[in-house]
Amino acid sequence: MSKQEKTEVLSAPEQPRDRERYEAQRIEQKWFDRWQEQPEMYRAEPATSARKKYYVLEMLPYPSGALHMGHVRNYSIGDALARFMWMKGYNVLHPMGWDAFGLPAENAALKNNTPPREWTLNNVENMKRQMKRLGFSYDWNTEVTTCLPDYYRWNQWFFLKFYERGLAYRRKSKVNWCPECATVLANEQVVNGCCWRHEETQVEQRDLEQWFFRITDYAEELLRDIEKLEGWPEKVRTMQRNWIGRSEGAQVEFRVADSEEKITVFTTRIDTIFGATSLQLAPEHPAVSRLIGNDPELLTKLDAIVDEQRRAREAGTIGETEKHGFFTGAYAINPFNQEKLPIWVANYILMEYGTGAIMSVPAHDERDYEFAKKYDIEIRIVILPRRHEESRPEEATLPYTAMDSLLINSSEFSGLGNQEAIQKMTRHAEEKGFGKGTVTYRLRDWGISRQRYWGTPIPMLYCEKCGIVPVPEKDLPVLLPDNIEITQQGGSPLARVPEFVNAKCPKCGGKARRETDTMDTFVDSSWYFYRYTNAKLATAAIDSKAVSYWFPIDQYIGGVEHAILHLIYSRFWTKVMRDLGLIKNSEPVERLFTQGMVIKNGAKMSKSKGNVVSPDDMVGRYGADSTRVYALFAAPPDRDLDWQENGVEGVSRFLAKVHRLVTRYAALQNAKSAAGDGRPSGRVSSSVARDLERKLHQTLRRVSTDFEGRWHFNTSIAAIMELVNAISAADSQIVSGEVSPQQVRLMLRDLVLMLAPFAPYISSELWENLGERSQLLRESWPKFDPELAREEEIEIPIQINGKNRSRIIVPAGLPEADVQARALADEKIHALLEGKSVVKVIVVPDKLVNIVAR
RNA sequence: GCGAAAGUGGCGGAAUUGGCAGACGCACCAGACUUAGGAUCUGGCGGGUAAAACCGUGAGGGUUCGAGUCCCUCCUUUCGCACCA
Repeated sequence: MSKQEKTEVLSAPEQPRDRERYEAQRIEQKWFDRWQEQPEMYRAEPATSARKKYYVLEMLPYPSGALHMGHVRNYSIGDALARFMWMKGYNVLHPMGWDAFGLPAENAALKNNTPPREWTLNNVENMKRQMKRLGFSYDWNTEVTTCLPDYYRWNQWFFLKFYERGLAYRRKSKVNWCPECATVLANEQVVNGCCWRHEETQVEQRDLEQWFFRITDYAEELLRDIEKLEGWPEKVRTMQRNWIGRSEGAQVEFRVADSEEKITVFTTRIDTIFGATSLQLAPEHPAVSRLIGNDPELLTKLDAIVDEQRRAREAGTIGETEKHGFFTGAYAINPFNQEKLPIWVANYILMEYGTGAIMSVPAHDERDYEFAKKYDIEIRIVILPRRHEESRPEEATLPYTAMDSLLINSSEFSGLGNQEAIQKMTRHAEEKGFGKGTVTYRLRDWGISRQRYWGTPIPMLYCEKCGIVPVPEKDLPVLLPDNIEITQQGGSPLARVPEFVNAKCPKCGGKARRETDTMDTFVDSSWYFYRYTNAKLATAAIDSKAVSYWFPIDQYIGGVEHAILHLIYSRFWTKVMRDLGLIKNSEPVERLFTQGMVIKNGAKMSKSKGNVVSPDDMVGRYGADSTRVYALFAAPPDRDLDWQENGVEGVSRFLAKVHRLVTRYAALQNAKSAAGDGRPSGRVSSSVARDLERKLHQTLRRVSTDFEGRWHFNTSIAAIMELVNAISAADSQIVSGEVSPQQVRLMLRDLVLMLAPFAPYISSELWENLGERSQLLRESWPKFDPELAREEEIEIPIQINGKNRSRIIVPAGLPEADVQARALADEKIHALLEGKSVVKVIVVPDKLVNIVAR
């Protein structure tokens, strides 16, 4: 049976013209149906495979209801890469899952009276349908849904392991509380001091008992290992460094005069301690109340500062408020010189950083300077620039903070360079027992308790006799009850389910109360990518063997908004898993890529702006291929992308052109081979044929190097468009047979192969039209031949004094001297140089000639 | 305030190392084919000119035979951090 006959069996009685028409919906539906019948198609080989592995991962979405364009862009990048790596012969793991716990499900439940579970799983179904329709090559056998017990039970298991190691602990802490929602809010859900859902409602700070993970134990390693993350964007590495915020310094203990009280300050500049002229405490510092006693005036002032700080913190304006404070009436003794320093309370001191107390050195710290100026506190200069004879700091140059300076007025330390002084003075403090060198981090322990329903129950019990008791491993999972009424009442919803709350103590058998808080959803996403490697494993959280084959993740792709939280938690979790002996790697992700946002009319897509473009709409109108190709073509993937619908239309026209060409020439060839005509000569003969061959190999080169290097898929696609334009321009030579049918065929094959990572539907269709029956995904990526890609003749400009004056055509690689001779011999140039003297001729081989003349 | 990235036609963007600025696409204009066109094909398309010259990559300086690209000063936009002691 000839190929032509086959085609006709498949697509019934069509006219040739019709067959060339690109019907995206029909083609996509056809392949969609076929792919549905092959669920194993995107399945990776098992971890025992000898093939080189490649793990490409896109950040799993929250099942909010429907995909948005940001998702489509993210997954189009990942899918192009996954398909490319498959074609390069790698064993590719390309999974997808759902970050399915979280507050929106509860809000939706309130609004529509749908249980969170049902709402979430419906959304999952819909979004999975969208992903499949878009043709993303996910292996759905490894799907992970975090709200299902077979996943979250391992969150609970990890929690127990953390608890055993002292990495999970409970303490009282401040939380954001929305009185309207009657729940705790995450920091991200507080917008300008108000609840994100109730924009009029001020968020309150409440003290609650909370569970924490001791991420600060890993602060040092998390910081150090950032150096190893060479495949991460520098921006993300910097953000993580700042977030951890390591600073080296010393703690110094000050006695309070006429009291038992001692106040420890943290400073990075112990070298300036002789310049300290007061102590400043955070308003919430525990010593404050003891120092001011019940002086009503001071108490009022204190309350005002506490209040002000809280509001500034909520509004995000902390740092902008004018500095002020009050004198407590008490004095502290500087342990270095026994001087009495007044103790103040100041609004610019934060309880959560360092020790919540500082020594104030107005001469050498901007903030202290501002404060001292306001309250007329003494300003004492104790360091000077090294060449201080010439530049003794005047009042106007204060505060003077340079690290390269000399100490003065500092007793026996005077004359030391300040680096040396820091060391000596720290040692002095240690020897005398009133201080020590120490390191402080900005990073706080990770508070994971949420007073919400839709999350992983924390597997802990409170026994009247035994206190805090972990749920035994064998009793996991602690199931989230289904039959719960979501209301706006206060407290954890689970606390209102007696069957859940009331339990037996596993230690003494007595009455116990279950923990009713659930875990932060960032717990779910901290380790999900390990689960993908053996998602159905029932006996353990992860399959260590599979993990050691697949990890680290070769390429992780997602939005930059996760640069800190998700990615730092994931790194932390990995290190803990390593210390638990579960895995060998210390970092989860080898290379990270952060794609730009999708915007429309210059603004981020949002419902309130009314500029949302729905993927379903795009797919319905132009097809998945056009939507995907446009998402990659409109901008380089790391930059923001401005969505323009007629751009999608342009891409669709391009695909239609490809479809027309390939289908037409495939039919032509079939006709020729049926007629025994057009047997290839094997050699490319005509110049048009040679030009096409060169263009093909240049295109292959550009697309291949873009995949391996810069990921500028916009230029890859532009290159393919150029190739298609070139083929189309050679139409008459192709039809006439001047370009051999064999060459045309090979060229079309390569064209389709190059398009395959970007536009899987049309590529599969055209592959079939070319008479191929193999699975496109497993075809090997075409190699380019540098010899064939080489230009033979190059047109180069000739400049006189940097201005283009003529052009000549020279053979590629012509020696400089010959190029120069030809340039000078050029008629136009010759005429223009009349009466001038040539000073110098610069020849850039294969690029240009510049004649410097006077 | 600190840090990072970016600024190129009417628009999205190209120019990987200092070497023809504006690839590719959109929009627009003219034409061809057509009963029809939101299909397809051909040509044009930074400003300027009859054509040239000339001008042109946020602004101003500099280095160089040559600068979108390197250096200095400044402006604008976006993002991140922000009383971190």
